[in-house]
Amino acid sequence: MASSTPPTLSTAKPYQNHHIHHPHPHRRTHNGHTSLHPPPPRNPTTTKPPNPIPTTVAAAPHHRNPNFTPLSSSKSELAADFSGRRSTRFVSKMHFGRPKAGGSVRHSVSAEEALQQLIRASGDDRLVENVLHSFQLKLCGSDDYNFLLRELGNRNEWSMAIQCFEFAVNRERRRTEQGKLASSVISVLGRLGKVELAKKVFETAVSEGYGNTVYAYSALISAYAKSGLCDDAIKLFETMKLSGLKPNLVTYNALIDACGKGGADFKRASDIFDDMLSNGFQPDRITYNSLLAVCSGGGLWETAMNLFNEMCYRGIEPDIYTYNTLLDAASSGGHMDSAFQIMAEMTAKNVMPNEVTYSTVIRGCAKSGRLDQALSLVSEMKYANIRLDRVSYNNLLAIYASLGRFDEALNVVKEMENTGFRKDVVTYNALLDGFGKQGRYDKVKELFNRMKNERVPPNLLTYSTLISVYLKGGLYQEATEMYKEFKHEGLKADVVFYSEIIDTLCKKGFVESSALLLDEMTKKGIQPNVVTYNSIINAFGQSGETSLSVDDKREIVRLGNGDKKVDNRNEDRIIKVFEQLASGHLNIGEKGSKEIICVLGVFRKMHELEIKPNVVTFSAILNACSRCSSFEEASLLLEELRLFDNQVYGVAHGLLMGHRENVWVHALSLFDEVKRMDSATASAFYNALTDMLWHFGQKRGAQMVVLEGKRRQVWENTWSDSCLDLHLMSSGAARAMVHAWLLNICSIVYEGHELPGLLSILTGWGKHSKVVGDCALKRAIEALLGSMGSPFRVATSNIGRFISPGPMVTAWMRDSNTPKLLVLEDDRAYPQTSKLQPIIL
DNA sequence: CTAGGGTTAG
Repeated sequence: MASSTPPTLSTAKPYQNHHIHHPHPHRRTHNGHTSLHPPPPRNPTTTKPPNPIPTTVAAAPHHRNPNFTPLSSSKSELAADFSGRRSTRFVSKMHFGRPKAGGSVRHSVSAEEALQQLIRASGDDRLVENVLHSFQLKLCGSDDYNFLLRELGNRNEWSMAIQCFEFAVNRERRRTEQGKLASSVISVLGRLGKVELAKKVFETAVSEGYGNTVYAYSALISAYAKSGLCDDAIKLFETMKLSGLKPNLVTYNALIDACGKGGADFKRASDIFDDMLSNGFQPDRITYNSLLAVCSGGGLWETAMNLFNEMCYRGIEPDIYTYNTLLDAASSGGHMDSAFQIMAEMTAKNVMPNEVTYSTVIRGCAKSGRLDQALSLVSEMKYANIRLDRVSYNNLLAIYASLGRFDEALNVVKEMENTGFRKDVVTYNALLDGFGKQGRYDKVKELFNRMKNERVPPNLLTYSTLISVYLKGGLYQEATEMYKEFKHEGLKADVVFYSEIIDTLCKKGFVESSALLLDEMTKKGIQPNVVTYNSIINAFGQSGETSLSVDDKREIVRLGNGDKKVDNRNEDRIIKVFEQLASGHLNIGEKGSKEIICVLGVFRKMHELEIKPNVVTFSAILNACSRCSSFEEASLLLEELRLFDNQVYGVAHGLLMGHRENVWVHALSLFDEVKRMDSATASAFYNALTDMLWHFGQKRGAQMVVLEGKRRQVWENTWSDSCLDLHLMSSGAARAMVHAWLLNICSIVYEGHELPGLLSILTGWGKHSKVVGDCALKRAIEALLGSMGSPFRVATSNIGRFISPGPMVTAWMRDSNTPKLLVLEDDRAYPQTSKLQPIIL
């Protein structure tokens, strides 16, 4: 493979993503409606956390401010490709059957009586028919029937609702009344997740001539939304326009809602928003709330904030939904400081936090490791007399279980049961996962049995959890049993189910088997996604005895390309693989050389399948680069990857080559994009990039990257004059950072200032080690500090901390050799720049 | 027409 070889990928336009020069990439016009300037530019170098609270809420409500763009395009495409959604699956977020409150009392007393009798007749179609007949004359018009439909829906009586609808519509002559009934039942079915039935009703209604209304269309769009079927919703919307119907505000809102629930890119939602504006509709609170939900689903915290400010600017008062959605965007992105600010703000504005608010923020705290804050929020919640509901309890016990704090988890379960909530499948899954991760297989088996005894049926997630727990623990017999039971129950595997198994097999070194499963899932019509591929790419970047042999890698690429000869239609490869594992007949890939062409093959395959790589892919690739046998191989790999995405790989390649002066401006734009992402995503990016640079001796480049990350607050609270916190950093990033920090200390000393009494460097346990006590980061830092002859020593009280008295550091700094040791250089620089030029901090 | 929960990559 030579770098001069043209890419075999004809469709890939080299440098196609080269949009980083545009001074205003966001600006555009839309259908002649000249829009607006981007929101006031934020200074990317600001060190202050962004203030989510609008500074000016003054303003004329419906007055268009020409300086304010609907955020719509305030986002370039990189982040969309690269942000890495929290989940690649959305259906799990569906909460069907949320009751709909009735509006004004327009129905008659008879309707209430009819409802009672219907409920009693539930399950018996003839009885239901009789009740309907007996009330036929007493019920007046669509108001009464709509009441019935809605209430039946609230009781999950969808079948009766359909029966009731058919009864009513057959006895109604007026088209408009028939249309109202249809919209009503479509909406009811949609809320219950019966989208196919809703569609059937809609189609019948259209063909019978009473369904061609904006209400029926909106109701079905909303039904699609609730099932996450964003594409169908948009298609229906187009059909509606073609048939000459004009959408109204509710239609637009439902459509934007569909984008959020269906996990669409923000771009799609903002296009709809623009379309809505250009058709003369003013967005209302629900429009903004729905748009905010799109942001929170897509991890777009800054966009969410801009939207929030924009809606305030337009004079739309945020309500509890607005705040809770905004909090979700902040919390899920790890911006907990902002989340607390928002909570304080909403209280001050008298929008009181409720159980949704709390469970959102508590979850965010737990996710970002702020356990204390999570628990104190629970107390605060109880103190404020907000009762924990099912979600809050499950949330809380999952936090304990995931930390292995089982007594506390089980106490929460008790409290939950005392409050009147039975354990549900979510409760059990959390407990199983927690015990499983700690290797408490006895408890896992016991819990699983209890679950069945209590008639809580295990679901896909239960089995998926159990199978991977057993696989990870090497209990292959049990894993096989679970899989057989799973199939016996008639449950359907999905992409997550396969991905988890594939990942586990890769991590254990059974790469050939995971390639078999990759092939099988595709044959079953389950498309692998970016997560599936990232697991595989990660296997290339992993070190140690489980790394792949060349044959393994070839196997992956071959299977990935779909040229599998064997056709075994009815064979279940999962069982085959598990049984082989159980009998010990599978080989672990031997430690072998790194064949970079294989990584490239997998990457190409992703491209062919139109699976967008994200920042985790990038990290995985960079880790693979770091394991290349030579600098040349790594640079070749990046060179090739530039053909897919020059912005990302061009920067990585340029920095690796030492083309710093030319590349840095591009790097800064890339960092700007990364800054839009949630903190975990952003830090992973910086960690991977720095690691690779450090690995190949481009240490000054690594240091520049790390300082840029620090400036942008990628790692929270990284340093002060007395303490350097490295616990969120990879080992390359951490080492580059140690140099930078010590240089800063050095300049303090040489400026004649006194150092603090005690200086410390925190490594924690090392973020990248899932093994407690592994301390890879700590060891790397220990070696570095030792090699420089520094006075830092491991603290006796905390082995993840290095300390030194200030005066000893001062003395060390005054040693004429020390400053030289601290300055980093690149091994390669093109063009050769003057060496030993100290970094300006 | 609008808010929070459990699974996969790092």
